[in-house]
Amino acid sequence: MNNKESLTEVLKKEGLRYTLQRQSVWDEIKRSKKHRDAEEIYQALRGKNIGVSRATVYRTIDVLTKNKMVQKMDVGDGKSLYEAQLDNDHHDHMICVDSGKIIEFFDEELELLQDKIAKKYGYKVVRHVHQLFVKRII
Amino acid sequence: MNNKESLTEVLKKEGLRYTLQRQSVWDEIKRSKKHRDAEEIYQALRGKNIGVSRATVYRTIDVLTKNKMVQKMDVGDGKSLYEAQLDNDHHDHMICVDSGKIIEFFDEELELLQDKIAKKYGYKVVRHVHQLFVKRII
DNA sequence: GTTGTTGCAAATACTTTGCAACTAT
DNA sequence: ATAGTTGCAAAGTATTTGCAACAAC
Repeated sequence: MNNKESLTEVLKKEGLRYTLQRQSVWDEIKRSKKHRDAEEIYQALRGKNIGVSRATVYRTIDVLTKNKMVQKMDVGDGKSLYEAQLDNDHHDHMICVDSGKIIEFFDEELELLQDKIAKKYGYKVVRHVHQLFVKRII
Repeated sequence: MNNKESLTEVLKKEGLRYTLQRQSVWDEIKRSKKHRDAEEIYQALRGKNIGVSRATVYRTIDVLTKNKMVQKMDVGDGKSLYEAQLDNDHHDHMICVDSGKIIEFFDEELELLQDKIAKKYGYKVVRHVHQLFVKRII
């Protein structure tokens, strides 16, 4: 899937116009593989040729998350972190409590087990949040 | 473990004084088995004989969470939810996206699997956040 | 030209904090 | 008496929103 296309498609679907600001927010989120908060994304865009406001950053992230192009995550401090949700790239996060390092992981068995647990209660999983706060083994 | 004792012990350990406000916040959190936010806890205490301020509610919750008497959880809207952390009562949460109902669950296999995954990366799990957002199976 | 979008600053929502009055020891 | 605690209201932090100027169609 071409990302430029997916953005325009999503905007069309939502009845929204294609703008340079929206493209640049999406580009910026894709550009960095790190999990960043809205302010970092905003600051990264400042000083580049295309200016955006915080309001537009938040508003664009909103559309992108609604359409599963961006994943929002919460590490427990006030703010949310965002990362581009590329195709076939579901993963959970391990956060080192000492270094703050975020490690992505995926485990098929874990995914299946969650479905099994939900089913036992009469539910199906639509999404999940799974974060392991970890320490290095010496 | 007696809860009155554990509160006084914790306060002593922290070099803090025992007060009616602190006791009443802890009592109120224990009283309800539901997951509530700071405002709900504050409002529940208002209108009772012992008055407390929001500031004291937040400050007390802070001590209680630091000492694992209360567990803080985040469902993704702005606010945090709190629940008493009673002995041997670890569990994760399933949140129904339709009704908002919160179901607690515990699965030994899941716990072990998490440890195994972390170990594979050279880490050990110190705590985890695991929430399944679910829908009823019709 | 019309209607959606942007940026700004003000508003909001939750939580934290400074400080003077108060209370436990 | 002393040092910690409370309540209040102000400040802080992240995010949302109203609105006039502006840009896409």
